[in-house]
Amino acid sequence: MKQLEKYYNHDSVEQGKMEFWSNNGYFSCDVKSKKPSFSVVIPPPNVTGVLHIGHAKNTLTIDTLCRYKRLRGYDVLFLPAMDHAGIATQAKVEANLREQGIDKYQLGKEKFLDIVWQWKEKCGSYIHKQWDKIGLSVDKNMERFTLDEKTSEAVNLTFKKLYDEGLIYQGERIINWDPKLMTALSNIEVEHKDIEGKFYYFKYHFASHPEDYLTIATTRPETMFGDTAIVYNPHDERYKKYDGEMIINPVNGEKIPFIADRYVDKSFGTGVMKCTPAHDPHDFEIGKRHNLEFIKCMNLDGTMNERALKYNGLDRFECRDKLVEELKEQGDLVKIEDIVHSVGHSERSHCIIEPMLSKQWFVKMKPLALKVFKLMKEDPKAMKFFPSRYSKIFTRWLKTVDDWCISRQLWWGHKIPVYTNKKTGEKICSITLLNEEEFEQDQDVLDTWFSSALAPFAFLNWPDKNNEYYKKYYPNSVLVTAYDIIFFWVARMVFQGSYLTDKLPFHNVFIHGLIRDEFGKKMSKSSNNGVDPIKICEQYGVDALRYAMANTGTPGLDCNIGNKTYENVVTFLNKVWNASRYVLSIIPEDYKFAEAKNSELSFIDKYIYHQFNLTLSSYIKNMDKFELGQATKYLYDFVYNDFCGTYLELCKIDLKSADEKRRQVVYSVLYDILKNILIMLFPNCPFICEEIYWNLPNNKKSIYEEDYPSLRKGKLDYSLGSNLVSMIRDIRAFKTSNNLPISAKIQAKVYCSDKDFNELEKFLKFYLNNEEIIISSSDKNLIYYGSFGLGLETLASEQDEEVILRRIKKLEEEVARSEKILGNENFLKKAPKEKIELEKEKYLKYKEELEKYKH
RNA sequence: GGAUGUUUAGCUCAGCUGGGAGAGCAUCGCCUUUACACGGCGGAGGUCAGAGGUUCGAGCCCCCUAACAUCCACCA
Repeated sequence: MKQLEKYYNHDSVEQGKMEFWSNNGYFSCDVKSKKPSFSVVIPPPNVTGVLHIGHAKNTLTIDTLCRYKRLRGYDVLFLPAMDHAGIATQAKVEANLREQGIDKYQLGKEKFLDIVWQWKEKCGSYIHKQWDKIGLSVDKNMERFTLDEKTSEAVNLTFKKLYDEGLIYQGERIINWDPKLMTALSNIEVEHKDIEGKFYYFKYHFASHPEDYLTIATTRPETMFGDTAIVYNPHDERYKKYDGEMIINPVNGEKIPFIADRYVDKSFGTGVMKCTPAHDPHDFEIGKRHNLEFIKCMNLDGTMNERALKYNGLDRFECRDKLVEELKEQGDLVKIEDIVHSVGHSERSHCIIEPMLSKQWFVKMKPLALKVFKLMKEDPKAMKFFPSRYSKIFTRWLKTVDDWCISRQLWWGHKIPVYTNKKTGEKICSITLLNEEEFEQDQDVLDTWFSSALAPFAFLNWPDKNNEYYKKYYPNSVLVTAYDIIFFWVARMVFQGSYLTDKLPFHNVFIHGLIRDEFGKKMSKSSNNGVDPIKICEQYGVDALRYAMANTGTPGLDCNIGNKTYENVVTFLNKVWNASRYVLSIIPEDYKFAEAKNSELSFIDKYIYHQFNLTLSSYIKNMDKFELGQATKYLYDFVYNDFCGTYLELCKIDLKSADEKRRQVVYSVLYDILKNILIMLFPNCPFICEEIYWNLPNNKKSIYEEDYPSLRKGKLDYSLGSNLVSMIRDIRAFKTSNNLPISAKIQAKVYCSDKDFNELEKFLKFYLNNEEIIISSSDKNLIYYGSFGLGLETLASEQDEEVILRRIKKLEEEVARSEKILGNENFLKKAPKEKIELEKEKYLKYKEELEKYKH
């Protein structure tokens, strides 16, 4: 008899397990193995700090899938990686330096990058610790970093291929400029937020007859220093007469032309707008159409430049206020309106984006998107989304995607592999470094997502397409990620993958939601409701965290998790622990499992095996479609209700009077079911399961060595078992409704076959707490369970008629319901045959039971 | 402006080919029973957002409406 501690203690259970599994190679992929493969690349966390609860949700979902697949006999590659996260990391390190009073420009690029690498090492090793803490079964030998040598090669090669094929170009465009981080951003790095702003109306006087003026509205008066035209709609009769006149810009007295362009909306504002081609994408297009001058009036840090005259050097928003004041004094301010309008903010620095003319590198997206559509059309099942609706969201985005601005004015990242010949000015794209004397490399780096988009194959040693890892593990089996990153990452992996490898990069895309707090509030620094997964581990244990993360919520939807969730899981784990403790206490210490034949099983054994079969098939069905929560719910119910609530309790009674032969059968069922529960629960809660497993007599080295459970074969007649379960419930309810203690002695009469009586006798005696059971004739005062009739009365009082009446009423309702359905001709005509049969069966069953109450 | 989701018990949510409304927590009552008081047992609690339609049959399918949420686009 083995002894477990009385309570599940997560600290001692977790001790040393990760090391054990890892040292025994359970986390390693085996590229030579003939087993089917299952491969996942971790969504690489940024090397910016500690992992948060969202990472935990994501990685633990993956880990649960990986552990499940290993048990199911797959060769699993769970590839760990980290992302250099250009903007985020550089911003973080800069902020750290600023705190110490150090400016990055004083340091210089090289020294600054040294510091970033040190930061990366520190941060990376902390992430490793966290991965280990939450039990991620990643294959450490396969770990990659987006800035490592091999990935950098892949990045350069990708750039060159796109460049050579004309899919990358450099051009002057209006881009999203982040004045705080001083870099360009791509469109999706800009968040549009509705904010309260003002609409300023100014007078623009005509040069030739200054007493007349046009009223023009703007939300950004400071850009007036960059105005190079005033525009109206060519069909607007109100303004046609002024066409070609010169207008005086009230901020600097410059004369600018009055021109017509189709872009202007006659009905908006005054129907006349100012045109600032260097600070607005639409104005830029107008400027190109009319050959206007492109005048920037701001510096890269968001201050005004010399064009703004006396405001030179002033912050753009300060300039706005002062300029409005000046124009008001000048008499050119007509009015100010309050409006709510949408303004672009930097996703990283949260400051307001300045649209600005700038020379940047772009990827042409159309041809890449077309390639993706081609592959998806060729084989619509090649890449499946779970839930499927995300497929639509994904393709719609791909259809409307703009060219991708990939250059960033940062130091930390992959340098753009384009060189300018110092003498000739000729541009060359080169994978290898060119000598510095002759060539100057482009100073910008690539958008972080340019490299992470290569993850599914570059991390498998692409571009070497013949290497065994790429051949075996690409395309990846599944990509697991939250929906907030579909456009940033998923879409880009898909088009880079399609373009470079001719394949969609994964077979399945599993999208999960975000974690919110227990009140459904988004977690954020400002509301201070963030949760550190490590703290949860310390408080509730890793298994509780894992279980909560992988199982709570529905795929694709956000879920709320609070302490209650973890407490609930701990309760369940304690249940598993104690049930196991009990089983181990009754099975002999040297027990050797020998499967009992179906013919040896008693009706309660058949019942539990039947329930087990239902559970296993539902579990597998749901796991295989990424319904982890649904799958585990079946397992939870089985463990809690069927195994602990029913079977163990019945076993206690059974074993009291069991002979040696029967004992052996019970041991075998207990051992078998418990072991199967541990294996099935293992992907969710590996620590506690392995710990209990190690305490099973004659176990193997690890659960990983076990075969996955299979359905118990043969006919399992469970009806008597399920009838007994109903009887027990009714006996208990009877006691409650009669205000009797659970230990009350109940008198009962039964009407049944001898065989059923022999089987049920000891259980009934136990729950009735009465050694005498009266055999009765068929009697309307009995409650029937199938053909088994049971009548209850306390020794002190009369038979409770109400219980019987309630039962009769229920049966009558059932019969009436069946009669109604079966009396419906259309039902008989149109419903499927099985449904009709099922209904008929029920009808007969209830009818028969009801008859018994009428003698 | 466009799209997608959500609306089921007091709370948080399941409900997976259309065929008898479920869980956890909270609540009420009983029980220290030899695996577990981190427990057991039992009870109460729901016009499945509203309206219409399809169907023999709708929480589930279709249409409309409302509220909330998210994403995309955006007129100066």
